[in-house]
Amino acid sequence: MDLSTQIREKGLKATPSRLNVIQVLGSNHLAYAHAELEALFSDMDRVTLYRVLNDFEEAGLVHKIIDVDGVTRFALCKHSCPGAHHADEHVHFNCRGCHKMFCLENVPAPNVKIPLGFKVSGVQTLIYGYCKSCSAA
Amino acid sequence: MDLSTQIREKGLKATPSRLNVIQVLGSNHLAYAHAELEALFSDMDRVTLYRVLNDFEEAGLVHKIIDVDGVTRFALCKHSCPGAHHADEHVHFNCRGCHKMFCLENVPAPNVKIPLGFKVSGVQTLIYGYCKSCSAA
DNA sequence: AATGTAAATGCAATAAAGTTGCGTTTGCGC
DNA sequence: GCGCAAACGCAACTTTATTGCATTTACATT
Ligand SMILES: [Mn+2]
Ligand SMILES: [Mn+2]
Ligand SMILES: [Zn+2]
Ligand SMILES: [Zn+2]
Repeated sequence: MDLSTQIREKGLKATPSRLNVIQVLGSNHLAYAHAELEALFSDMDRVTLYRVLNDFEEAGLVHKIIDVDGVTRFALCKHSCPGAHHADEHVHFNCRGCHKMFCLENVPAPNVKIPLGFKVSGVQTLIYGYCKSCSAA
Repeated sequence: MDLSTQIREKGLKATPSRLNVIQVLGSNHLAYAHAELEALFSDMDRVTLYRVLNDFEEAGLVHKIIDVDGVTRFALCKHSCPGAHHADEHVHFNCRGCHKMFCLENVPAPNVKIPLGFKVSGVQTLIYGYCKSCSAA
């Protein structure tokens, strides 16, 4: 199924801005920061980019994660998530060299035993260190 | 050992601002946001508060964590960490009701098996859900 | 106890990140 | 093609964090 259809299926219009963004996000398993996408699409207004990302997240097309430096990042949901409820529980890896954020789709979040009284909704596992290219250098 | 001494042992001066902050952080196992502390010490300049927290973190007196909403929070290191290298690998719980962030000092971070090529420095495990008081209500 | 000095503070300015309002444009169902 | 809700662009504003600099203060030394 092509990108335009994927967007329309979520009740959103397939605009050029949206197509550009979703194409980049789909090109790998990385989570992108607003600033990075802004640099990539210099002709797109920054507010539009904020709105595209928010709309995508609410539609369940992308998920939001905050990296070790507190930077908000967005990555494509591989299995489409129903609405804003992201069943996305995989592990993320944040490189301290290049600052790339990798979605490790195949690594499930470990489940953790926590004290009584706490009601768990979900777990975020964020691993940091150095990616392959950065450990080589 | 008293708070002033603890601060001085890290090569910092035991000022009133610092004593106030460290006293609050030591009063429980919660991680505080800048805004919360600012409200608590209305007479302290906000820049001073930023600097107090940064200095404490670099000294290894507190550790920084980012909550599920991207808000930066600080909590006292129970076992003093050597310099800025925080050996602090416990799990944190973030309540979606009251937004409190609990340091679960006794819950060690699970270790996760990740793909080859990645060099792991550390793991951040952030659990979110509802705390005892918030699940009751 | 007084003094010297590096460290810490307060204030103003600046920067970065995100939000809101509103008039104009455009995707797309008809 | 037409109509209209949705999306966009631009300006203004807010929140969070950083930087520079003059003044004050903790504390080691006399
Ligand atoms: Mn992901
Ligand atoms: Mn903690
Ligand atoms: Zn890297
Ligand atoms: Zn709560």
